Amino acid sequence: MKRVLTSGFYKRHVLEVAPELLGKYLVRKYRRKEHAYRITEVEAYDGPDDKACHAHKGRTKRTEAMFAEGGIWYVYLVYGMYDMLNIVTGEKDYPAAVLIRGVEEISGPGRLSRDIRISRHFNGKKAAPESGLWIEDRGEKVTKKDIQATPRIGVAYAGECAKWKYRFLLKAN
DNA sequence: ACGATGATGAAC
DNA sequence: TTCATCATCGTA
Repeated sequence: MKRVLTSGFYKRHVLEVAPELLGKYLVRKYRRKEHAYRITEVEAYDGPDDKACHAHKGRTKRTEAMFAEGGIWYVYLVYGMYDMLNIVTGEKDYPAAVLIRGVEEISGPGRLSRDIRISRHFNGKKAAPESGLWIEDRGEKVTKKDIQATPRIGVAYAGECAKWKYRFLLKAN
C-alpha cells in the first residue's frame, strides 16, 4: 500500500510530524524514474522561539518558505556547499520545518541532497508528484519504542535550545 | 583536526 | 560594503 502524504499530514505541529516521518519514503522522480529512500533521521525546527531555527530572527527573504503552510519544501545552502532539505509543517505564517537529515544507505543531509539531485530550485515547491519530490507512506508501522530522541547536530550556537531533544532516529534493528 | 566555499544578516 | 557566521563533508 502506497499513500502520498498531503497537506493534512503536514499541517500539524512540527513535533508531531517529525517522528512520524521516520519509516516513510522520500521519493524523487528524476529522468522518468522514481527513486525511493526510507527516512531514518530527522530534526525539528520550531518557530520564532527556537534559536536554532532560521526563522527565530524574523521573516526574511531566505526563510520566507518556512512561513508557508505545511507541505512545501524549504531548501537552502549551508557552508557554501551543501543544500539542506526541509519540509515545512504547521499553519501558514507559523515558521517550522523538519530537516530530512538521513535516509537509508545515505548518511548526512549534505550528501543526501547531492546524491539524489536536490537543490534550491525545490525551495517553495509543493511536496507532490507534480514537483518531482514527495513523501510516501508505504504502510510501515513505527512505534514509539523504535524511535530515539537526541539533541540536534551542529547547533551548539543556539544556547539552551541546543539541548532540546528535537532529533529523531530509527533505532537499529 | 581542519579547510573548502558562498549566501546571509548585521554592523559600519 | 565588509565581516563573521554557518542545520557539512572529505581528506589528514
